[in-house]
Amino acid sequence: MPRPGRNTYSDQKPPYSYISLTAMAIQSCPEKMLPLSEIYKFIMDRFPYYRENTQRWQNSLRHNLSFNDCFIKIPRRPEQPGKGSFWALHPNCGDMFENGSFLRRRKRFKVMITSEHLQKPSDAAHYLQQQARLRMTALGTHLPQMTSYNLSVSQPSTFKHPFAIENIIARDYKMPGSLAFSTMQSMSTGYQIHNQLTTAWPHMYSGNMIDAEYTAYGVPLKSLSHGAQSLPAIPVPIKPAPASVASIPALHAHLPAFLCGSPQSLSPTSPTQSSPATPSPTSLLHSVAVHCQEVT
DNA sequence: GCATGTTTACGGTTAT
DNA sequence: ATAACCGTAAACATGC
Repeated sequence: MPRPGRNTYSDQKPPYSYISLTAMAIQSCPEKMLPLSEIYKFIMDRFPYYRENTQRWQNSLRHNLSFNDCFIKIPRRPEQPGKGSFWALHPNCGDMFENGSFLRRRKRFKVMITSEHLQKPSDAAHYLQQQARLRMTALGTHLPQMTSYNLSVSQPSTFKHPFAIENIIARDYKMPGSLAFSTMQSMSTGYQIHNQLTTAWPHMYSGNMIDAEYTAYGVPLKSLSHGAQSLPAIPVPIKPAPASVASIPALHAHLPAFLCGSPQSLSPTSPTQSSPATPSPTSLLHSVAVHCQEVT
């Protein structure tokens, strides 16, 4: 449960486990894979609590990355210079948080021997890297340097993964006249989200003060507890059919639906910008492609 | 030296 | 009550 006590929310520990936080970070970027440093950055940008005691929580986070099968280490390729490997979510770990709790998973994800594919982390890593390359190829660019993360803010499908960043913060971007992170200090915006938070965590959000940082997390609680949680977090089958890996190009069919972020409005430090609730796939792809060119 | 990554250990919390 | 999960600390290895 969230830790009550502090007067302000901004320095309060977020109600998410390290696994959740890491999953959020990974889900937030189009490639669905991030280096450790970017995971750190994502968390610190959004959760002021983690701007302190970095040694402590980062050690814990690294421990989680190594210890939990739901995270896969993906080696860098020669065209991807940088320190450390990329980290991705295992394709089969989509329903870890089926009960909607971000504090405690329903069960620990373990790589099952029963699956024909993606048994070994190396298999999944290869598979995921292929996916990332395909995504970038479809966008007319190559794998990014991970200088910034993007958020997929909407998609034609109604599915939103429980701890996908779409669910954590997307509602802010979907609001008419929605505000970007830098202006999430807005009390009017925060008020609506605050009401939801007080419903879920009354002991935590019962004060009059509305935390500007926390409002940015705007968790759509209904989707957390009643959504299609059993669906995959990423556009791949949870249990791929034998042919699925071989037919990876079929993922192109998912791209317009999935890579639909407006990255410029999603950077925590970017200026205020609203994004259309239902942008066309074409415009979405274009915006992503433009962004990818900017970061490369 | 530092960042990254792995592993073990232990105590607290939560679900069953 | 107990197992499972979580957070933390720490030791150690590796690569730059």
